[in-house]
Order: sequence, then C-alpha cells, then structure tokens
Amino acid sequence: MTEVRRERADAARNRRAILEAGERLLAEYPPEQVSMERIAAAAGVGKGTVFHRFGSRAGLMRELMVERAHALREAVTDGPPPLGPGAAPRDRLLAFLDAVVDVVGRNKGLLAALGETVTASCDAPDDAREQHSVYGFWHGHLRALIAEERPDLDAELLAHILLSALQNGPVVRLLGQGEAQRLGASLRLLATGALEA
Amino acid sequence: MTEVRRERADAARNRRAILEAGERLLAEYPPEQVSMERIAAAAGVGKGTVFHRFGSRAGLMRELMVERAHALREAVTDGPPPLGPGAAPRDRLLAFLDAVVDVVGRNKGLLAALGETVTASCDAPDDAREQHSVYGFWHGHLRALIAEERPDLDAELLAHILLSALQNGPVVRLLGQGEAQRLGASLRLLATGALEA
DNA sequence: GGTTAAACTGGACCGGCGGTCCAATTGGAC
DNA sequence: GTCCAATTGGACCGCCGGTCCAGTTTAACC
Repeated sequence: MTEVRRERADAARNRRAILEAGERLLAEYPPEQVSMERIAAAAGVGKGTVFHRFGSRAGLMRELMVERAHALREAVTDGPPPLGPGAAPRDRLLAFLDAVVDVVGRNKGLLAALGETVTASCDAPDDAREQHSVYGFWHGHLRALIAEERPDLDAELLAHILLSALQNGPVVRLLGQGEAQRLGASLRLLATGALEA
Repeated sequence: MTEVRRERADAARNRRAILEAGERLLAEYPPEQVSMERIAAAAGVGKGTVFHRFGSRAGLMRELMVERAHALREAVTDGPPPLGPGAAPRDRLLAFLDAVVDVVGRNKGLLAALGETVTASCDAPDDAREQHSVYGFWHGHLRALIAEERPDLDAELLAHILLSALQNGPVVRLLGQGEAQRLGASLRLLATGALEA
C-alpha cells in the first residue's frame, strides 16, 4: 500500500497562487467586489482551476479563513498562558477575546465574506460540519471557557452572541479604523459582567 | 399651490401587492432564494414596476422592515412604560431588548436580508442616512438608554454589539425554533451585567 | 365627457455572477 | 520513453439585480 497519491507540483503551486491572490484582493476591496473570476485572473489561472481546487466560493473563503486563524488556533491549544491551557478560564476567555478581535481587525473583509457563508449555510446543514470551521472552533472554545467558569449560564448562546459582534457591519467599520482596542474593551466588559452576574 | 400630486390609485394598489408578496415569500424561503423577479411575479406585476417603486432590492427590504417595525417604534416613542417614556432607563432598556427579540423572531428572514444591506452599505454612505433606517432607530434608542444610565460606558459600541446578535446566523436559527425567550434572557443578562459593572 | 400631460407599467434586454463541462495538456511512476 | 490520471482553462449555462422605453392608464382641467 503506497502513499495516498500526493498533490502534483503544479497543482500545489497554483493553490498557493490562488490563496495569495484572494488574500490580496480581499485586503483591498470589499468582498462583494471580489469575484471568483477576478481571483482566478489575479492568480494567473483559469476559473475552472479555482473551482476544481476549492469547490465553491464558500470553500475558498473557508480555506482563507483557516489560514488566517491558524496561528491563533495553535496558540490556544498548545501555546503558553493566558491564551493556552493552564490559566484560569476567566483569564483565558479575556485573552481569547482580545486575540480574536486582533485577528478580525487585521482581516476586515474576510470575516464579512465568511459571515455571509455562515448565514447562508444555516438553512440545511448538519451542525457537525460547523465544528470544523473557524467559527465553530472559536465558538466551541468560548463556550467551554464560559461553561467552566459558570456552569449555570447559557454558555452556548452567550458564545454566539459575543462572536456575532465581529460580523456586524458598523462594528467592523470601526475595526477598520483602528478601533480594535475600543472593541476589545467593550467585549471584555460584557464578558466580565456576565460572568460576575 | 395645490397638493403635492398624490400617488395614483393603481400605483398604490401595486405597491401594496408587492409589499405583501415580498412579506409572504420572505416568511417561507430564505432571503437568497427570494429574487426581485419572483416577488414581481408573485405580486402579479412586471419586474420594472418593482424597481420603479422601490429603486433597488435594498430599498424594498428597507420598506418591508419599516412596516414590520412600525408598531414597536410607536410603542417606544408614544406608548406606555416600561417600553415608552416614563420608566427608568434600565427598565426601558430591558423591555426594549425583549421587544426587539420578539419582532425579529417573528420575521426571521427579513432581518438577515437587511443585515446584508447594512453590511454592504458600510463602504460608502454617510452615517446620517443610517439614522433613518430601522437599524439606526434601534441603535440610537439603545445607545441613549445606556448613556443615560451609565454615561461612563461606550454606549455607542455596546448598542451595536447587543444588536449584532440579531444578525448572527446560528442565533437567528435558534429564534426560528422558538427559542426567543432563551435569547431574551441572555441579552438581558449581558445588558444588566454591563450596566452594573 | 373629451383632451392631454404626466405617471405608471411590464417585458426585453444588459453585464456580471457562481458554477459546470470537457478537450487538451501536463506530471510523474514505471 | 510510455502512458494514464490529475490538472487545466476558457467556453458555456442559468440566474441575478438593474435599466430602458414604447405603450397604457390615470386624473386634473375645461
């Protein structure tokens, strides 16, 4: 039984080119102006190639988001406290909120595009798939920390509410103007207020 | 100087038909499946008529939302306490949160469609226009109540965050399953926690 | 009741989107 | 070098939001 048929060299090269082109375009234009065709052109490949590798627009956005959130994910699961394991749940939660705000702040357009995806996918899919997405990971982490600190609260829903701020248009606009610190402060205020209620 | 040229009878009739068709379709299908052409067909008019009266998809959605939110708006400005003027800001705020959750819960798809509009319009427009929209009114009311109770907090941003829960996909899904009470409870928890911090 | 200007109507039409398809090309195991 | 499968890219599809305009309807005025 040989290896599972590696990805061809040119395919890997084009995959990188597509991801980088998408990243660059989303950093410069609002998501509704970044069509799949434009990404393909900017990457120097055909449209069919993009869909062959990523399946759909939502698939590409998901991969982009996974890339951007990778460092945070590792810091949470394996890194040092207060973000990683070891600190008190309350401290981990506050540190995580700041870190998430930071990631979103440095990728304004991307989260918006992902938000549309999340919203649209809420009509049919099984909840299991959500667990593998970036949103699912963020939500699961928040929920676990809240539940650990205050098992009597509705951690599931509170986690959704805290994250939903990051999909709100006016809030994201503020983030784009460098107000990340301000958003972090208000989110921490809400979180601590709920935990101490 | 005579009256300002009333709307013609057939135009008024078609306007009603379009609004009712849109309302009906949005109640039954997710917003991305409700195209302007479908609304026109369901209302028994041509597509051009719809665009003539409402300008754009966003315009239609805005009008629909204004209709749905009309009762709440009046209750807030002229109705009895605790929703209307007279009660303590804190009580008005909690009552308002419940009322907003109720409106959104009975109009699942509509807010989602409006959310896309709000998000998209965040790239160019002056903030003044936002004041006239339903979102603008809700946000302004919340902000004023928070500021009145706790002038030291970031009322502007906190109001946005509280409202953003209503645009979050998973949260709206819960609302669609009759969990309005659960959402109201968590929002009240967050609000009271912040006010007492 | 007839005249008339303006408001309204609706369907053909437009560019662009996400997504599909498949003939031609390319890579790499042997 | 051979050969098969993975990959490629652009033509193509149906649909969308939005525009246009020739024809129709309304209602104000005489």
